[in-house]
Amino acid sequence: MLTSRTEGTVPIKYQIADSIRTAIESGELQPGDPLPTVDELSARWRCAPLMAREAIDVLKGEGLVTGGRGKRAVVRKPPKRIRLSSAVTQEQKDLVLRPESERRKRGAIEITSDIPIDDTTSSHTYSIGTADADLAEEFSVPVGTQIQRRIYEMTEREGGHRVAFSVSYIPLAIIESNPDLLDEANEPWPGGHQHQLYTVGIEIDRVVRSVIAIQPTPGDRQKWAMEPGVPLLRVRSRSVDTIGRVVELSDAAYPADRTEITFTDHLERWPADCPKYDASRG
Amino acid sequence: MLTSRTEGTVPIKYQIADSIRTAIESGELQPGDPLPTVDELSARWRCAPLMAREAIDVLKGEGLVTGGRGKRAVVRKPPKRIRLSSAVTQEQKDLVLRPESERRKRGAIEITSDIPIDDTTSSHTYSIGTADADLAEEFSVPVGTQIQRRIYEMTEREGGHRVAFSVSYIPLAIIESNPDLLDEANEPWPGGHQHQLYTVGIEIDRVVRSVIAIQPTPGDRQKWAMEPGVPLLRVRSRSVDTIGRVVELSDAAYPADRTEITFTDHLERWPADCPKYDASRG
DNA sequence: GAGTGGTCTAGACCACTGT
DNA sequence: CAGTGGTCTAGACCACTCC
Repeated sequence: MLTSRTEGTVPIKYQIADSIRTAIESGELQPGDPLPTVDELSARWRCAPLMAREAIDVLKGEGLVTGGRGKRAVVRKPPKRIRLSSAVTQEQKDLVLRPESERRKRGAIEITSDIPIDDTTSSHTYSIGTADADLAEEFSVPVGTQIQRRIYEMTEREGGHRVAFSVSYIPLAIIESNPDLLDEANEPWPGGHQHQLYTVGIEIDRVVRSVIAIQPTPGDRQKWAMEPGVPLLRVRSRSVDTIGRVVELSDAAYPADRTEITFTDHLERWPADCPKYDASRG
Repeated sequence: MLTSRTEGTVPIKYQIADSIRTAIESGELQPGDPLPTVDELSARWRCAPLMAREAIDVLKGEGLVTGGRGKRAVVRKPPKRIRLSSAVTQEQKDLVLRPESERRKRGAIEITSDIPIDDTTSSHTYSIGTADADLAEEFSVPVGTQIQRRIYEMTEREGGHRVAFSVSYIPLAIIESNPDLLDEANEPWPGGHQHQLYTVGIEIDRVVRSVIAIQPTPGDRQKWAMEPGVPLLRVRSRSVDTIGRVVELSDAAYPADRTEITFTDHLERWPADCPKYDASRG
């Protein structure tokens, strides 16, 4: 027998979830506050405990609430996002023409993070593979073309969770004229890929980036120690040289609750003799 | 009594979800294919139907599977993302100095979408409000300062779901010298905000954008007709004038399964007399 | 109307947290 | 240890789709 629900239209789990969400949004429940227990909710709404639990599950899926076994569910603190700026690319380019001592001071990949650098471990993996359909299209080369791949991963020393990750590709044909670039012993290369390309006479004219957001796979979530309900930002950067070739491509990922990515578009200035606005002419 | 589970470590719902996910990733289950029914799964895994359903719920939360009441759950087709390019800002700037007839041809906000323009409705809402803490900080003005607000929304004619949405702000003090800009009858202004600002003698030097991804609220999901497991991309754009003031700010949102945002960073060229690489010196 | 998924109950047992 | 959340069963009824 069903209980004496007067209204059967909106499932009770969503009614419960909505009421808690409203309490959070109105500030009645502050970040860090514990939610009512499953038993309290099921008593208050006169439903089975399972339905109260599912209501809390809904909120966890929305990223509003965290909790674990045995611990009370609590309102999640609004995420602090670290600003990543695309301006570092220009800084890296400026660095290319500086002496090696200066280049060595900077890491291969510029990631600012909350975690002190001493508490992290970085790994660089170098390998040579072949272009799949995706890479072949990006580089305008045939499928199967040889491509250098570098994987960069930074993890917390304690817990081993990722704090940074990227994969970078350069077609072998572009850099094989400098044998030093093919020797794994030289990894990580000081000055990054812009300096690598400089050694074979290539200057980067622009970087084209595309940003998407996806739901992480369970594997992703585990590697990054991400909570449910947090998307993953994926950024693909293509370095284009002065003759318009894509000479390097990198894929990076960032947990969306810790990251804000900023881009600046500089616009061309109007000519000095540009007309002033005349209201009568529009 | 519990069934004869030999392994109790991984909850059965995740075991079921993992096995289906593997089948999807390996191509054994193709996009559009129906999943096994709840009854089939519960029989195969010797568990209660509820657990099989929860396994499918997990996959829906990950955005891998769609389904509805009475319909079989099916593997979701990989999303087609529309590329939005930040280059339209330069195009809009170029348009500012063109005659009004030309400016009228272009919409106030450039959004390319799959949906034919005849099947959509656009609404422009104009109002004057005051700066909250967030806007006050962005514009470097006191809280409470008067600010013009324009809300742009594009919806499908059938179904009424959002296809595009943005809110744009301009401090009143910046534009009050041109009374035409304060008259709602002139909305939407042909040529967009860059032309509006041009009429009061302001030229935009650059646009600074920040991108974050969030999990949509149920309200968002309903307005955009988004499926569970799809994040929302939020882009805040700040138009900065030639003397470094933020003169306009806009917040836009895009469902992440339909959107890829591209940005281009043009780098400064090295001087013509820049040194060539010398391997012996590094 | 048969098939199927969505909601719901009323329990049970297990795992973890904190006192 | 009690409290709490997480998993799970074995049913029931309802809503929707497709034939």
